[in-house]
Amino acid sequence: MHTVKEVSKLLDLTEHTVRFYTDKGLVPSVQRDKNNIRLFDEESISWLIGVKYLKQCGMSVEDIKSYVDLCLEGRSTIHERYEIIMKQKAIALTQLKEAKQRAKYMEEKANHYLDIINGVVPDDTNPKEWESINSNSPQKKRTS
Amino acid sequence: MHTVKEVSKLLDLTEHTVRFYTDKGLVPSVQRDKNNIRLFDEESISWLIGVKYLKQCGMSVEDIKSYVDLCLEGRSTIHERYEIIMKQKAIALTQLKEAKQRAKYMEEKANHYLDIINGVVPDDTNPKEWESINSNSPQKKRTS
DNA sequence: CCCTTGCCTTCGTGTTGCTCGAAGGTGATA
DNA sequence: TATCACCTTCGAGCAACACGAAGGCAAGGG
Repeated sequence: MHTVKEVSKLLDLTEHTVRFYTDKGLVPSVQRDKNNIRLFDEESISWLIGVKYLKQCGMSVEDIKSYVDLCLEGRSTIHERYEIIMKQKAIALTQLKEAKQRAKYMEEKANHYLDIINGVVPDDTNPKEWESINSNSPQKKRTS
Repeated sequence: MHTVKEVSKLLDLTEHTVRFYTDKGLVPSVQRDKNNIRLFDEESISWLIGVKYLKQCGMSVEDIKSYVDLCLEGRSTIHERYEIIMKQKAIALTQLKEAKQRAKYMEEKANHYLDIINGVVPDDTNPKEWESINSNSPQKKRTS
């Protein structure tokens, strides 16, 4: 059995957030002891992990709550739940692509700065800051 | 030259968000025409792409503003900017890992549901919903 | 010439999801 | 007994949009 503090560390959430989620009913298996303290067992932690991932997919707390309720209703809602997860899966894959782009962008940017620092790039005092970095817009030659 | 609507489509941001960012000074190169309409050239779009990525790394609008201002100050701030980007790069890499985990989780979940739907998994009416899915917590054998 | 369409503008309020701090209870240790 | 180190609830505050109202400008059609 684990306390709020423990699971917050384990899942890298703030204690506030963990309480917030449990209070909203997103972790149905969480119990209280005689002193009214939230106690998380392994199942609760599993729920919380799922909630965290769904949240990261961009689902609202309200929608996650609906999904959790569907889970609690049992087998009869299995198709509905499948559709939801398939949707979130698609979103997760899109996010994965974006994350790759983002990481690539930051790396190129860092390398660009490093080149300037090391004097590899000729003195570029007038800062066309964002030039020659992104692949999305056609490059424009500087006249100077 | 592009309007708010055009760049919002191009970068997959809402028009509200594009206006919000420009009004906050995150896109310094954006101009207005005689009718006070925001006009984005290629440079503005490049800025906006950078802003978008920094935002996705979790930087606050305020911090991005500070960074943009550093950019505008020119070469003298290059080391400071380099540090910032290195930090965001590290964050981006962490996000990439998380995105992979998330995508994997959703895929396993979807497959699990599919197994249930197809009757591959023996009738599991009592829903230990989150079991045998996540790799983070030690598995507990069901007694039933 | 006017009117509709469709874009743009500003402004001000609403929403979500935390985030923080206050105020206080419990229980083990010095 | 007192001081930790936890836990609790509650309520206010905040960032980053999201949205809608109200209105301006320009082009095209009747």
